[in-house]
Amino acid sequence: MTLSFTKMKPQKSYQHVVEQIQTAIFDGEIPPGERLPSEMKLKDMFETSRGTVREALRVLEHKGLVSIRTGVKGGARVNEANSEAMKTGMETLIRHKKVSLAHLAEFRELLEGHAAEQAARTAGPEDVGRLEKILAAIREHVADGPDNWDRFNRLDARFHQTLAEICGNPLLEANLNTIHDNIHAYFHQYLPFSADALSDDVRDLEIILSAVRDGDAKSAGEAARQHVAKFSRLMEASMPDTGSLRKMP
Amino acid sequence: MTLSFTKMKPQKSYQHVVEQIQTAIFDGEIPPGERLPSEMKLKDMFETSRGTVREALRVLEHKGLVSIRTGVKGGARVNEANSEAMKTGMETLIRHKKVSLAHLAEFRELLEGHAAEQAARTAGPEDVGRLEKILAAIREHVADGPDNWDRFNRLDARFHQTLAEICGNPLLEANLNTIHDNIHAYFHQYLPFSADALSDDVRDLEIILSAVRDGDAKSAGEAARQHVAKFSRLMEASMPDTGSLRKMP
DNA sequence: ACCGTCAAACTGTCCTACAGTTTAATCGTT
DNA sequence: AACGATTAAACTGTAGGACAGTTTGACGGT
Repeated sequence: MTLSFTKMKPQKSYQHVVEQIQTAIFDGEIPPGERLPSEMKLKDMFETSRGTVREALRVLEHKGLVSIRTGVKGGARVNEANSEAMKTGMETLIRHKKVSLAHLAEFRELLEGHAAEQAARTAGPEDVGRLEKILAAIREHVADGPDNWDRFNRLDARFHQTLAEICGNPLLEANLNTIHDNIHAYFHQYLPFSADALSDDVRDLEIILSAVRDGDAKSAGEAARQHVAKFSRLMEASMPDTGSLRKMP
Repeated sequence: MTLSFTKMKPQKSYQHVVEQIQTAIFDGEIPPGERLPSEMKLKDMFETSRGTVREALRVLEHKGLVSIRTGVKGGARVNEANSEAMKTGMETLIRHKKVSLAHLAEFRELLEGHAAEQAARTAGPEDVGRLEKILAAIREHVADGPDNWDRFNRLDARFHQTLAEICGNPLLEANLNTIHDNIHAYFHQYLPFSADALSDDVRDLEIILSAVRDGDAKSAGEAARQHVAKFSRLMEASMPDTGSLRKMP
């Protein structure tokens, strides 16, 4: 028999609390929307101090599992499953490792291309309908007088997000959302907001959509990759320096 | 002018502390390995209470930015940049969203394939040398009497990790590590540990490595994808039920 | 030179107190 | 009866103090 002991490190007691609550959430014992007991009650249930409970809640909050509100009906509420933790985790990585825009773009191109391919394979008519509706909204917004970066960006994000959803892989979806959120800030900062860019974007989306409609995975992937690459190049061109990303606004 | 006010939510004071310390770390004002001031000193510097400081430190610890030790030379030390936060973030996602092994595998195939392609394009002779050394170790270990799942797995992980490193994209690297760590537990649980599987693995790695050596990106990618797909299928075949992942050990 | 022992500098935990915030009930006024 | 203002209650947020537990290094005895 091969012994494989592992280093003994005393578990801090707030960790017990985190793990038990976390497990209860994962197992669905406390469904989304439901309130956890108040800090006082938790303190009694775990037979610990309020401070310890609060440290545990803080961690759960930062994992995106609960949100905490003050006031009489306040306290910790279980959140819907989301990719908050991954998002902030990637953000930390980006800022700490000084990930360059080129790296972000490379990764995005890979995922976005795959997503488009996969979507082309699996999209049903109702999926195509959803995409068409969003694209129509974008078109209308651009024609109307496209004075609003933010709204445009939200719509564009919706399109890409829906594409990811259609693939049916939550990991892919979460990663794309995460990448998008993190790249978004730089769009805002570095992408010149011109009518040209907007209509260019619309044209690209049209190409992708029609490939998805035709179930042509290869073209869809290719179009998506080119689309991403084009806008990344545009951004890089207007960046001041080395390409290392700086502080978020 | 279009006003775009955003919801006013009072910032909790521990957040100020988190942000200031975090920024100092990102900006390199406190280099890796360095100690932060003690809780008492921080409390005085931020003019707040020790509880508040502790909540902030807890968050920073969970973001993987510092590690905290007790004792006289203890306290919070700044960590090397790592992908800890992404890893736990993805783990949370997997367990909360009930991501299936098939989804994990699809994602892994995509990344691993891309990594191999990219590595084939950029690998220099010394990179190839590193891979060869690892592969030799694996071969030796398998021939020697491959009685040790853990060691084998560590070596296999090293190979894939090095491949990712060679690509030079920290995002890709972190994501692959993360995926690998999260899939690893299931390897252990579901992959039958047979001499056949081991030598099969070695053969696959040899194919990948020789494609990388030749700079043949297409073959390298293809080989990596097939390799991942094969082992994923093997695992799925021996899984008891729906394929939804269960609790980690 | 090799043990213990001990003090010092820390984090870990617990307690108490009170301020701030939100909800709902209650009361007073029209 | 309807509606606005006041207040009570149930919470979280912050502060401060106390003591236990852990690690390190220094001191002392053998």
